[in-house]
Amino acid sequence: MAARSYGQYCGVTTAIELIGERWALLIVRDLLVGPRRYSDLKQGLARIPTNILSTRLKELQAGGVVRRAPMRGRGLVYELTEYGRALEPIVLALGRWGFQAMGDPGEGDLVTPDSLTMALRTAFQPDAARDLDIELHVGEVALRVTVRAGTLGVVQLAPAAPPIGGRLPEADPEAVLVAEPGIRHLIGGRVTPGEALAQGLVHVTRGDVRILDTFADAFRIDPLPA
Amino acid sequence: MAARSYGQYCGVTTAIELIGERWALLIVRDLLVGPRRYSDLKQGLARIPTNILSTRLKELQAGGVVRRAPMRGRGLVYELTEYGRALEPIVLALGRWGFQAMGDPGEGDLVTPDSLTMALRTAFQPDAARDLDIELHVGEVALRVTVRAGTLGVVQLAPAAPPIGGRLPEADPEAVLVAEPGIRHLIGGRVTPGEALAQGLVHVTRGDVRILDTFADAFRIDPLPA
DNA sequence: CCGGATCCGAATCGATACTG
DNA sequence: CAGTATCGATTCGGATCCGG
Repeated sequence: MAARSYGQYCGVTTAIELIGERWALLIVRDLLVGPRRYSDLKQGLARIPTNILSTRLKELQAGGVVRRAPMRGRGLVYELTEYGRALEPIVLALGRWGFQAMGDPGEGDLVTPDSLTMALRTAFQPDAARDLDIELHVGEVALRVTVRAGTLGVVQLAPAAPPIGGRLPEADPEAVLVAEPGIRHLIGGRVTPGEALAQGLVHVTRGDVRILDTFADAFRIDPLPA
Repeated sequence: MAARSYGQYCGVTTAIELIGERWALLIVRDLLVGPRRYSDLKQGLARIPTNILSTRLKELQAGGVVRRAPMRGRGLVYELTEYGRALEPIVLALGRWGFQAMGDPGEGDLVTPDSLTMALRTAFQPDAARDLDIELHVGEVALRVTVRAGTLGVVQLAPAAPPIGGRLPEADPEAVLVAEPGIRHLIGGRVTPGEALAQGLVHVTRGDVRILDTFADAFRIDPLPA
């Protein structure tokens, strides 16, 4: 038995031995958005030591979670295997669960394009969402967020948009939203769209402010709904 | 910012900082079965160092996941808070995901009453399950497993049954099943009940062998159904 | 026996530098 | 761009010890 094994024969234990090491699930989170190069991952996980990223990618490959693939043109990307993609509902559920415990950001805490993309997926309510096409800014990150027929689309605009991630809509967005960290109180249903505006948690810098109602219906994490 | 923080403002990151440390989620797994004393946890997680158990319990309390409570009579138990119990669907989903990657047990790998109880919950199919009342043995572990009206009940018989866990049915079980690790191929749908019997993956030491059909319908983990 | 605390060697992680 | 090498700082694991 490996020295660092948990020594149990159990599905949960097996899962944790595959994706429980430090940073591993954040790598999976970013790869759920799309294939990424080594340097994309390194940038998206700003504080990961490069040797740890290297080690984790090897472990995730050995575990059948991640695969190396040649990128069209040249270079190579890491992408999730089918088995790795099966983690999506788990990562989304963990994001919802963790959302409940989020306070204000610590100094130095970053929001990255991939983490914000996954946060939107985490909160997305396919049944309640009406059509929507906005530009969303959080700190330096800018995303084009669309909802069409209950399907969420996210395209990363800045910074350093990777070539992968879908195609931009032709038309201009309906509105441009600039969100502060306090936006989580709107997602969490603890303030109304009107209150969020009044408290400066979010600004609508272009378009009709009533877009916030549509936004709040589409993205929602209610307290403890399993 | 804490030195060991991931430095990101994101729900997944927050979740991992709460329950991502080594052993933490296995403590949660065992507490999902019921409140446990310090020594129960130490026995159920045989290879955990006592200082790590102590440290994790403090961290989980600080994170609002676990709470200390006085035990009826005297002594004390650890139990999940409401927030901690909200991890149940996540732990079950992780167990299903990890199940797909389970091979044969390494030497020294243990099956504990709590891990087997959670494994049964992981695989339980409420919609397909017909009524059932059996005794299930895996190694040293013995459980009384009942299904009544689509609801799963598990009572731990051995070894060292804790006082918590529900009440034994009055009558004798319909059958006694003795399972080997290969039982996972039955749960995984890779062999039929008849094949499982023929290959010695499971033995019916009392009662009608046809109980295995009922068992196989009630406990099932299909490959990659998200 | 219960519920830990303490100590110490081994392994891992984090930060930085360096290379094909 | 995609990592490897190195090394000090932390954490983990195993054992022992202690107060009730």
